[in-house]
Amino acid sequence: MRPELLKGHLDVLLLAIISEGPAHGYAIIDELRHRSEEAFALPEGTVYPALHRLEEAGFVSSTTSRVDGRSRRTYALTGDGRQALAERRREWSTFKGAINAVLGEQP
Amino acid sequence: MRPELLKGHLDVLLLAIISEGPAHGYAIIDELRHRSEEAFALPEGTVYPALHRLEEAGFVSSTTSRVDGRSRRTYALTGDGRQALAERRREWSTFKGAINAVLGEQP
DNA sequence: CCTCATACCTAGTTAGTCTAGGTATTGTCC
DNA sequence: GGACAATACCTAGACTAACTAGGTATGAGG
Repeated sequence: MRPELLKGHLDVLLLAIISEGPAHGYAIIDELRHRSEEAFALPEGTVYPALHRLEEAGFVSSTTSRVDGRSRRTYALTGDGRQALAERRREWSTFKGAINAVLGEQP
Repeated sequence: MRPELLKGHLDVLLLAIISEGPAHGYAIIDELRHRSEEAFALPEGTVYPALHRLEEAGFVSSTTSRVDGRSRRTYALTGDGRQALAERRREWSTFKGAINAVLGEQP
């Protein structure tokens, strides 16, 4: 799948996963790959900066810890993040409907 | 709707509309806006270059004419374009399914 | 010891949409 | 007649977000 397709859609995926419970970057990458059945096998260079942007925007907060000797940054959804997720879900719904309408597919 | 969302998805929309019969740029913009119920109200600066890329890629061919004193460039789908459209439709289907799977929505 | 998996990071590239301008014709309203 | 909207095309440069390709470090298995 061409990488451009994901542009602008990654945030809602990350927020959705984090909304189900705090998670760290590497685990989020795994989760994305599995749930999408390998469709979203994203490089770290895509996901880490995206998480940083979400934190910058105040949609997630992070805490660092050490697990089995490895440093780990765990993300949790903020109140603003929950709002943003709801809005991004609606946005996805609109986008999907609009594309389907143009392609003449049933919703 | 944020403009980034469209990235990589415009081609399939243009190919789908042109596949229903030859059309010119301005009419395609109108058609997109109406079918998507204003969700895709795209500026000319988005659509014209996209059509040029599709022609460059060999997916559409164009002929110029003059209608009511105005010059007009009409696009038609090529054989390669028909193949590309089929592939892009499958790609959209995969993408949509993958996002829905991550968001936990029913297809 | 070497490789793989885990776990984080960032600078620079790339690609595609948008902004903001341009040209030209026709029709409408005052 | 003059201003303006609608039709119809075009392009250079800005912007943004995902990717490439590198880096660091630990632990486990062969």
